[in-house]
Amino acid sequence: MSKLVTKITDRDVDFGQWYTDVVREADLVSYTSMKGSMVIRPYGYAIWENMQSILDQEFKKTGHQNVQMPMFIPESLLNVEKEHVEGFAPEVAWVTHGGKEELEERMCVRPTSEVLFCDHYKSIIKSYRDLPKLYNQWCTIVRWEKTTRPFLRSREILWQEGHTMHATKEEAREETLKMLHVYEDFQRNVLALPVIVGRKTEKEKFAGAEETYTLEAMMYDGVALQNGTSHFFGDHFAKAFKIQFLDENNELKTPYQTSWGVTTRMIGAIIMTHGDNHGLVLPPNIAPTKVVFIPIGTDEKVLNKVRELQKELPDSITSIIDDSKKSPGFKFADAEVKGIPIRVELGSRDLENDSVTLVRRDTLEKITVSLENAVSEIEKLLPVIQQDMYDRALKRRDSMIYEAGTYEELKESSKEKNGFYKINWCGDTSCENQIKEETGLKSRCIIENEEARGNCIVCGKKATTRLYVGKQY
RNA sequence: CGAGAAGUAGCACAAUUUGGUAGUGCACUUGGUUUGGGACCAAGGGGUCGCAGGUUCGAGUCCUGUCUUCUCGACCA
Repeated sequence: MSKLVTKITDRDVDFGQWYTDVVREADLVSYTSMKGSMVIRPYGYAIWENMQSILDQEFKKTGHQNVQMPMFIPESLLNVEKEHVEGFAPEVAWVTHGGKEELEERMCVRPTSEVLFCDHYKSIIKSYRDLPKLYNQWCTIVRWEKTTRPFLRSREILWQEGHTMHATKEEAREETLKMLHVYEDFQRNVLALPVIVGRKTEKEKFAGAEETYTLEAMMYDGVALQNGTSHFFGDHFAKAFKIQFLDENNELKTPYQTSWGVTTRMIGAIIMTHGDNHGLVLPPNIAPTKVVFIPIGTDEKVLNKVRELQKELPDSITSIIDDSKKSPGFKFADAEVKGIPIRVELGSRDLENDSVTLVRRDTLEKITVSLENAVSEIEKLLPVIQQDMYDRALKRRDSMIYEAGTYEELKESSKEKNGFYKINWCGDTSCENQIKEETGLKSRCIIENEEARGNCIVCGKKATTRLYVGKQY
């Protein structure tokens, strides 16, 4: 031993560089020559596949069906709903040629698929018996972002978008919140992310939506990451697209619509919430590999025992044996940078003592257990790691939520420390804009379970709303 | 998109000031010895210096443009 090779920048020194280093060293993505387009490598994609399969089951359980829509949107179709076009026009990519021929009508690459779904729903919804329509698609979309970062903001985005149509407003509202809570449960219980869930302000809501709900996660550095949204559209799009159905009384009605989506940005959230200076730390419930066995030395007896232990693990606990020709120290470091929740070290010394060493990735704590109990200890330890990771993230987040009683306080404090600030607000967009301009803080979401008392910290008028504000990625 | 910085092997860098056609460490390959925190010895392979133009007898080095990355801002479900 041992020069400590420091390939990862200290996260308290330069958090941005730390993030880039972890993404690279953990083999999650690779840059390409195209700005904002990344290769998601097998280890990164395996995390996404786990997210996909868990969420997909939840979508199906709640009655949704998967479909696949076209990736191109003719300009005239995009233009049908006015607010929507205005919101997305600055960031769409256009296709103007087919081969050498210039197209009569240019097409954009979908930045989101509301209009495609509406166009389709128009042709299949005729009767109340056709409702609700509960569709979802897994696909990529394109948004021409100016600043890009792996997972957090890319031009090509891998995601899931649900689009539903309902006979009544109440039912559509219920759907919006139902899916919001599917996301919330997933992010809390599987990703160990203590997200704040709430409604966006008028200024921040989705282009064309009546209400937008968001999941706001706080990263290690106190900066917010919007980690999923669920929208209630009312009947704006349906009216614009002239979607109508006959109800039980033979009356012509307009249906109500929702959409909701999450992206691979969730991988970025995991990295920036749980990662440390050794690299990635994955919550057991999402880790592609939950346990790595590292045999020490070349003794056949050791290797056989390791294989035996692996066989005893239930299938649900995915594991690998690292029997490569690297030194043990290298393997330890590698398992750490990849964030594998439990490392099992076994050498002839352990074998003599009838013991084995378990190492928790989240705390790096070494635990010696008897060989006999190894498997049951691993089974017990995984949920403990999962819970501890959530608790630590929650504690850190709560320690960075502040109350700003006055505007001066908000300005001063936010200069010094990142985090979420709770404020009293009159509800006017102009005050929201002023905060953004003068402090760089944007509204995260409305705090729905707290009552506003006193006055708006900006204009001094009577406050109507409690609001989280903070910097965002 | 604006301001700043940077692009030399898979990664991190040196050589740029004073132009003379590339070097180090890690990684990689082969053989051997090793194995409880990123092993050691030996022999190898890999780059024409982000890309395009210009100046020059000669450009990694100087000039212009352009692309990409990072930081800050603007923009951004």
